[in-house]
Amino acid sequence: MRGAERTPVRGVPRPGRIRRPRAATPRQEQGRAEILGTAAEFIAQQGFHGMSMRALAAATGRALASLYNYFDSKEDLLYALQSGAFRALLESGRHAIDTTTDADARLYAFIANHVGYVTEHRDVMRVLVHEAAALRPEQRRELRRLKDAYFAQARELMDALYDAPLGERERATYSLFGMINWVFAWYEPARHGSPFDVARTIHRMALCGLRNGDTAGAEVDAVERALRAAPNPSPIRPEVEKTP
Amino acid sequence: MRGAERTPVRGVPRPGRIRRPRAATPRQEQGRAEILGTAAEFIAQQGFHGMSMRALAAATGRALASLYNYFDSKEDLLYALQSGAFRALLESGRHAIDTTTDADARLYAFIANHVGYVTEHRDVMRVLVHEAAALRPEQRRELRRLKDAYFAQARELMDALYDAPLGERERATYSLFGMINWVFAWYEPARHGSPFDVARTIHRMALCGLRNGDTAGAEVDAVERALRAAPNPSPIRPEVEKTP
DNA sequence: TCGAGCTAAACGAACGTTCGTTCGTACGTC
DNA sequence: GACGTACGAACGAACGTTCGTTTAGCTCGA
Repeated sequence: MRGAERTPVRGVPRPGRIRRPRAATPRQEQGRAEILGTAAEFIAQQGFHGMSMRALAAATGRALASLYNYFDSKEDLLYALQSGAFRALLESGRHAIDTTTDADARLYAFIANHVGYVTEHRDVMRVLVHEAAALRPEQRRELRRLKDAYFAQARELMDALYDAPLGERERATYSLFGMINWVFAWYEPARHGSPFDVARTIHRMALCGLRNGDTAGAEVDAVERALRAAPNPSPIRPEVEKTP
Repeated sequence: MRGAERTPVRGVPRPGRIRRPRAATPRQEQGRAEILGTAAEFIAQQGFHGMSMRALAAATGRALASLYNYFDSKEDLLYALQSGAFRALLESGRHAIDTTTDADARLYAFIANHVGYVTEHRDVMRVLVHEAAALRPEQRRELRRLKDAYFAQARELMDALYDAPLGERERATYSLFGMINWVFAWYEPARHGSPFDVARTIHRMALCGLRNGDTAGAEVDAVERALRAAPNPSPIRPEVEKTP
């Protein structure tokens, strides 16, 4: 018996309890949105477990206990944040795609919409990437559902463009997501052009992923052989000097 | 005065104190490596603040206090993990690049090395992406230094290949990092081919990012105008139904 | 125009638990 | 005897959550 106690919850909520119906008045909704926005900043910086309800309450000008008028629990708050963001992405993506029928342009619309979202709501994007393992299974299932639906959008667009082998298309689509998601980690408007410039670069690279591989030459094959022969030498490699 | 107290540390170490010289015997080094490996799993799943020293001790078969024979603090442990991983990446990348002189093949070597590292040390990669804001400024500075050095490797390789405008090359290089970093989020050996297959796909897409944009047609321009006119409709969008 | 009655929201205080860290000590190996 | 490592116990702080009560904003009959 080690590692032990799954879900070592701290505050010990009372066991059986009927919770607030949450009538969703405009007041409620505005309060929830404000709290969620601030929570996104905290979680983006310190991670979910690094954000304390006390700090969140202070930052939103409320007392600690007041937060529980808006969300049942810290976990509930995270779920609301993530599912709301995915729903927004999904819906705006769907809308963007519908602005044209040209296959190339539809892919561009999807990319530009996503990049726009990332640049406008950077903190939220950081939270989405963190892949909350702190949620209950049903909540995680719902998030997975949303994520899959969003991924399916992209895959359909990619599939409509070329008929490369399945594996190749999948790798290219995942790589496309890598590019558009990673934008949150580096993009600065003053240095890297407009979000549309970013979208155009990514669009071009994504299209290339669908062409059957023809660029690989003999040198590339040689490199692969060399790397296969001598795999990564060190797993973590001890640090050399310590910070004082 | 709100938001208040930066760094609300919990354990309050004694203020001035000379710490262990840490002679780095083989015994020590092995213990540190084992603890770091387990810590990577925990942090990857629950985040840095979500991992407790007690759980880490239990998982490595040690008593809680024993961990402090290997690391000065939890923070020190995170720093050792991150800096060690970056150093390993940097070194293996340098080695991989040196296996050839062909510009194309050198880029491929860099990509394949990174993808190989990600697939072999997935948990460590998750930790690196989490971008530890929990560290002290000097530690963060050192990590930034390592990260920049690694990025510079890639940029040199990209610059050697084409002479697209600076902005375009930068966006393409960052997007390349998006692709190779994101691998940790989706790659499954049984479904997505070998790491080298992944590397080849990404290599091809990266090369395309360096070609001056010529694919953009009138339809793409029209889409951009449409998106500019009607920006993202909703920031977070409230969830519709609740999980029971 | 009023004020009684209701409800949602805010609040301070406290709960029990878990946190990171340190202490003093005991066990082994040179 | 000295040193490196292991350990149980304890410290104070911070955690998420709940409680009972007070406040603010509304409806509605008089």
